[in-house]
Amino acid sequence: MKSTGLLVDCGAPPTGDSHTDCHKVIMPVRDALDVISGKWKLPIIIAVSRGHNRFRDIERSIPKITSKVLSKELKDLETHKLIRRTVYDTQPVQVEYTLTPYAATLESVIVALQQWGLQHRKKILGK
Amino acid sequence: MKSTGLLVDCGAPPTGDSHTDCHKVIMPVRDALDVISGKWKLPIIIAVSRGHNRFRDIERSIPKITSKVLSKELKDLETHKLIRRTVYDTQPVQVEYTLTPYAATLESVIVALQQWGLQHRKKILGK
DNA sequence: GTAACCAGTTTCCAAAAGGTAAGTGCTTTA
DNA sequence: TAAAGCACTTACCTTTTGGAAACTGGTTAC
Repeated sequence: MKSTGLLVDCGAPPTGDSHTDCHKVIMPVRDALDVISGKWKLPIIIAVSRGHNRFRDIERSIPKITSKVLSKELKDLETHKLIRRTVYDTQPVQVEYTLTPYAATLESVIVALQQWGLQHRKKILGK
Repeated sequence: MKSTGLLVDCGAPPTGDSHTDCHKVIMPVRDALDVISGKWKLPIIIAVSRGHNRFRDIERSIPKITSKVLSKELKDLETHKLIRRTVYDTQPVQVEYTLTPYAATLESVIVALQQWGLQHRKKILGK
């Protein structure tokens, strides 16, 4: 999903619509998806929140991610103020990724997705 | 996000990892994202749940969606047993899209995303 | 002194997602 | 009888996403 700005342009709601509450749900959901959808963003946030704070550590903790993709996604997450990148002036330099307090607000989203994903897997495997 | 099967192959978790609980979160989240991520799936589910049941009606209720994309996404959602397509044997044929009971289980995910999206928009617009 | 680790970047490419525009076959409305 | 609506499909194209592999420039461990 392309992010032209920081929020989604949903256009004007159709006029004369008897279901305008529909847009009151769709618009915020699209704003949220714009930030967190895609294959890697939430997995990265989860990994960092679980104590994987170094680049190679995050990379190893997320199956099949490549360094190129990780590098790009970390930059996106920084732009959205969800992850902070700290460089320590050591020899050699150490780089640490941490969640911002703002990222903690995603907890309920992650929990909802985790629980739905768990029951979905059970359903598909034919519990 | 490509869906080769119905569930994500996350590979084996790294061995000797002190943060294995990380995978217990990442895997179900990726299973869930595999079904619902992308720009249109949740907006379509929301629209249908709000009483937009005909093709053109859904199309009009979601800003900027095109009939090509809507057609494709509806098929995906049918495959995932989230939407049911019913054809009425009238002249001309009427087609109705409804949510399956299973789709109702996504309610908590939608609510979590809606609320996060709402506060995110407020934050970005500099409340 | 060479192999390995760190934190990435670069290049090249394929696949997936999404947009534009037009068209199809049917029916209903003005 | 022409215009418009319904439920789509098709062809073509651009953008986005993702993957493989090599490489950089440093440091540390053996």
